[in-house]
Amino acid sequence: MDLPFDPKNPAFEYITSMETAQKALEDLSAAKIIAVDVEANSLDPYTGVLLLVQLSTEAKSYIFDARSILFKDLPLYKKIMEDSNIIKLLHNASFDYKYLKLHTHVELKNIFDTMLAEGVLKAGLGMGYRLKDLVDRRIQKDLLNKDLQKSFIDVTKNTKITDEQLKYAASDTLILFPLFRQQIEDLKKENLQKIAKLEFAVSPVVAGMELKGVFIDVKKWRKIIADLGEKRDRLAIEFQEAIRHLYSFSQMDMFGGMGDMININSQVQLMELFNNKLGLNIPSTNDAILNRVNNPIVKLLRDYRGYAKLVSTYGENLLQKINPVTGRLHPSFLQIATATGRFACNDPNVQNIPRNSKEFAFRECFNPAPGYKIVDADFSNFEMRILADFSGDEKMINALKNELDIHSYTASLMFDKPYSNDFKKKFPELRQMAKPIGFGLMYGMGAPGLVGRIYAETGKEITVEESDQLINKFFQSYPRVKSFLDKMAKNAQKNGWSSTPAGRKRWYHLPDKDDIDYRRKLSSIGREAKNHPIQGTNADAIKYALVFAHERMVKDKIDGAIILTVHDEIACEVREDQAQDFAPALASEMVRAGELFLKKVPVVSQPFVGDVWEH
DNA sequence: AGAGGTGGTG
DNA sequence: CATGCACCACCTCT
Repeated sequence: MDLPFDPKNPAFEYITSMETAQKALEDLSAAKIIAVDVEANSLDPYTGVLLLVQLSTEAKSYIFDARSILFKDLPLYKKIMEDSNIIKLLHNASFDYKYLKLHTHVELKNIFDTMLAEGVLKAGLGMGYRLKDLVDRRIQKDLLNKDLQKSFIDVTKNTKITDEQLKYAASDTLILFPLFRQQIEDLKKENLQKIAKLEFAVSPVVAGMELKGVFIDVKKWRKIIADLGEKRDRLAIEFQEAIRHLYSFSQMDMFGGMGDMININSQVQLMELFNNKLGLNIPSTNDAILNRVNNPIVKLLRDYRGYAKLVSTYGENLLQKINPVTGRLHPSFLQIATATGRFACNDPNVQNIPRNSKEFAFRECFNPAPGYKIVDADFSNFEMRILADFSGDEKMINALKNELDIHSYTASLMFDKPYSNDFKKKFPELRQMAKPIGFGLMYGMGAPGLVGRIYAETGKEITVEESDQLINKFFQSYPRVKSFLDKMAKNAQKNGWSSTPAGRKRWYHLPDKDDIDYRRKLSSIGREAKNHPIQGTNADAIKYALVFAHERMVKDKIDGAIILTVHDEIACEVREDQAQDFAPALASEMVRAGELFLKKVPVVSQPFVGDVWEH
């Protein structure tokens, strides 16, 4: 394909004086589309130095040396960056957005992000979305050389930028134009413009959320993990004591202390212990298996693991991620890491911090800054509402319309008992059975899976046949739910993709007919496709809600920021005196987002105000 | 370094 | 036929 530039010799101008900067900006202000990229010496905008800001037309890249250019003295710079009529073309815009906001005090407007675009175009296919991946796939293999990317780590305030580095910086923006033209066509062809626009609108909100970060009470956190660590250590010793007699040798250190018999964390050694020494005959050591084994050693291991998990995953490692400049955690919210459209999160992952319990309350350590409150809202039973709405099942819709307790109502239908407001009290065990069925079937669960779920939930051991009958009962109660889910599975198995009503698509690798795993892979696609419109619509709604909530904050002049999102939840930090008013506003913006997709079932969002995360 | 097992969340 | 969706972090083992 024809490239608009020679990658060995890209057209660029290196700008180090205010006079040439002004001239460059005048040239740029005539462009309809500007590619934007920055080079910095760190991934962290708080500790890093902004080195280069590349602003490019399709013909030429203007490379501003941010160490000598004072952007604040160039009003045209801010005007261009915040001009909604000029498209800003970026790859992974949220990274550049953060640097530009923090170091040059502009907020990019009208973003087209080639990384996000690729994400919506290739969801589910397991492809990389790095710039190099896109260029390799779409333009030419190995055209883009990213070796120089790391070279900027060593650049400081006074280091000279090499010609090679400038060529690299220029190429990174110039290459975005051909990618953009291809993706625009692909987005049209797949009818994904609307979802791409949504993702582009979410990107600055994510950048803002990542910049703001979240406060964590370190002392309180350390107290929790110290307590859990002690419990873990005691259980480890007890475990070794309990198995000592099974081992012929007894290790002793030089002071007479008893050594460990096995490495308690080694799955291989545990299997040897359980199957060869104890004759338990178990296929694996995961908790779903171990919880059915009545054995004191197994019990010790399960308890140990509970604490060991918490200490290792949520211990000191997490605190090390506190930013030295802000004193807060700044997790990354990954906008397109999942096949369904949901966010993922890392460094640290705050989407799997354990729920508060009597024994430990990690989420209570997430607090607002002094003078602020946490304002949080989440969708109630949202996925169940989506299922009811999309399937059109009358009984499920009416139950939700009438605000019945949905799991009690399901149990009343399945087990032929009258529904009442105190059903939960009168038939707790029936409700307990119905709950995992409702959730499980949304994910395409089968009878054997349900046996395990019911056991974990209720401690009741049922047969696969009984499980099968329960599933049938559920589907007889909600017949349209079954036909809806089956249709989703069938379509995906035929077409190789599924979509949410908002238009978000997910692709599947359809297996060849002669594939050894043909049936297994096809079943898997069926289950994924049953779940996709449900989980994906939840994701669509929360992404709209993030944009709406952010706009609302600006409109209502709220002193605050969005700090977290966890799938069906948005948490904000808001100045004390505004928190009570903003809480219902946040909930209503979430409802407005949800109502874009649910037409037959009400959307409910529950707001909370407090000094800790979680209510 | 990468795979596999395990387990935390929605 | 195989048998629950979506993730990320930590651990061991190769």
